Amino acid sequence: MEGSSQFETCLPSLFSPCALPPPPLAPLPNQHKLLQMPLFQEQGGTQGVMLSSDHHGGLYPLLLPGIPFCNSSSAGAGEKPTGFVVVLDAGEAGTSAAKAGGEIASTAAATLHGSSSWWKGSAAAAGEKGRMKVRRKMREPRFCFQTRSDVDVLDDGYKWRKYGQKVVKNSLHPRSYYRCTHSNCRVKKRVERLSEDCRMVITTYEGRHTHTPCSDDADGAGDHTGSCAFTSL
DNA sequence: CGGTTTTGACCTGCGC
DNA sequence: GCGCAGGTCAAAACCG
Repeated sequence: MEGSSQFETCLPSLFSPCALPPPPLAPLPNQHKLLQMPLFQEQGGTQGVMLSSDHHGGLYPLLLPGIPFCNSSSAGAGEKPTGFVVVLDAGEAGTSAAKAGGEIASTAAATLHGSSSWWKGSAAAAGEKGRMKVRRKMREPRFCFQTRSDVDVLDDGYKWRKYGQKVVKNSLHPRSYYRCTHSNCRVKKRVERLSEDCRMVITTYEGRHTHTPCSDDADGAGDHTGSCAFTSL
């Protein structure tokens, strides 16, 4: 897979600021931030290594049993999502990444570095409809991952509603913007395809779900925030 | 008829 | 200060 290798090549440059410290093996307190999560897709299963960081720059490798999504249509067709996951802290992890170079990097970095205004929607959604009057750099967890899929929207158990689509520079394919349809849940995700390989889908999640995937339509789900990998962010 | 998607306009941040 | 690019809004269209 050329796309995956390309992306992997970009990882060190993407995360050079946070990849330097030796990773102390330690349990992961809730307040620790997730910085990166290369995902290694083996045949028949998804497993990833999540590196988490505390506020002092230490990295904490974690083993993920799996990523809570699957491709509803392609999975049924026997095609599994392949690629890797990049988990970003909502801080300045993407700052240097945008300058890292490389097309994949630029794509991912654009996704990540799009953070220049990623918080706008949250601020606007939190406030009145008044065109983002209040601007505050609210920091929300986000991560992106690349998968090989024929469909844009991966079935991650949540229900998404598309609210925008934009043609981005240096990309042949438009970027789609989705929002979680659950009330009081402002999680967003962006979906775009690689220009080099239209089957490679880059999905970026922003925010934290306030509900469980299966209780998406059950409003009284409450906050079982520890029940899935997304909410664990 | 209600929910979702489409799409053009608008707004903001950033780079030059 | 200006232009560009990205992100969001909102009305209209579409669909089940």
